[in-house]
Amino acid sequence: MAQKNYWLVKTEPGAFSYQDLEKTGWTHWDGVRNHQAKKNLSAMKVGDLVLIYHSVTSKEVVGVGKITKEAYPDPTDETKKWVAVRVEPVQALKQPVSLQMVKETPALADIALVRQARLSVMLLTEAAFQKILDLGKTTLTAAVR
DNA sequence: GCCAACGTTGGC
DNA sequence: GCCAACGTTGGC
Repeated sequence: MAQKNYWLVKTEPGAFSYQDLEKTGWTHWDGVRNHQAKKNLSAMKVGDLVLIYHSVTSKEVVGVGKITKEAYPDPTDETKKWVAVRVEPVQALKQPVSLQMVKETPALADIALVRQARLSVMLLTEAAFQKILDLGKTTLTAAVR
């Protein structure tokens, strides 16, 4: 397989949580209305891994998902300008990684989650992705890695 | 094309 | 509930 990319996406758990994703099995990752976030969505490839972050109420990374369909028109967007991707759950983190932990970790202090608080879809380096898994005491199975 | 006003997001 | 950051809108 081609080189994977690693992403982090935000969701408000009151609207749609990682647990909801596990229940439904997959979702359109839609509703993104920001050009930089759209650019990131458009760059996602099938097999890329995404960390799922709960904003507002819990402020922690809670799970890992994978992209199963690349960017297509956002079904919630009547103007057809915006895109969505299909995401399926991979596994929940054994221990959620709080925003505070991310900020207190030197290797992560510079990621977009911290630097650019309002961006909802961002690229992570493989090292940053792995570091968050480590903090979450989580190892991915070889099949998804 | 600049920039003030305003709206939204999201941390605190 | 407040406010900083930042994107968008609209007057000039």
